[in-house]
Amino acid sequence: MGYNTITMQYWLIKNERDCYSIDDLQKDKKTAWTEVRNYQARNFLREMKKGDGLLFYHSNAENETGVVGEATVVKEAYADPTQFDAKSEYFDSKSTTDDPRWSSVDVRFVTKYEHPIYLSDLKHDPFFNDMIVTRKGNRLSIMPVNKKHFTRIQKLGHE
DNA sequence: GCCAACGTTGGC
DNA sequence: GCCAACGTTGGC
Repeated sequence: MGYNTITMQYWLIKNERDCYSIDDLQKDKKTAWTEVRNYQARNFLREMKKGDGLLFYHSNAENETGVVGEATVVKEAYADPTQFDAKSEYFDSKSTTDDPRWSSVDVRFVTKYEHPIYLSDLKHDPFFNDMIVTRKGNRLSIMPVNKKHFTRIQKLGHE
């Protein structure tokens, strides 16, 4: 994959495995990352640039919780359509089309790791100590990742 | 603007 | 299924 490693940013995007997994993304090739309803996560979504590297993380996956692959940003932030859909569970009556409260990006599948890096692996390796995802009680679903962490995880994933 | 109550996330 | 952590809501 032709990443532009000079300017790109790195992020971790979290999803419940049983809700939308890396296998689903591989099948779909591309998907709209919608339904984010947390302001901090939304702000990170809005900072994403086309071509940024995304670690795809499965939460609530029993002993398989962790980073399972990579995706990349193919469309930068736009208004999340689900906030205007009265039938959606994610409908937000206080959001207006003039000033949408929630954002989405489009992401494309890059790779599924041969060897997923589980949360327990990240917690046991001091190298990953300062990752946001290893912090106790962390509930953010979108978070920035350092290049050194991204690169190491990428390497471990393919080993 | 404080903070108690409540709801949700997510690891275990 | 439990529960700690934490975000959000709403009364004051």
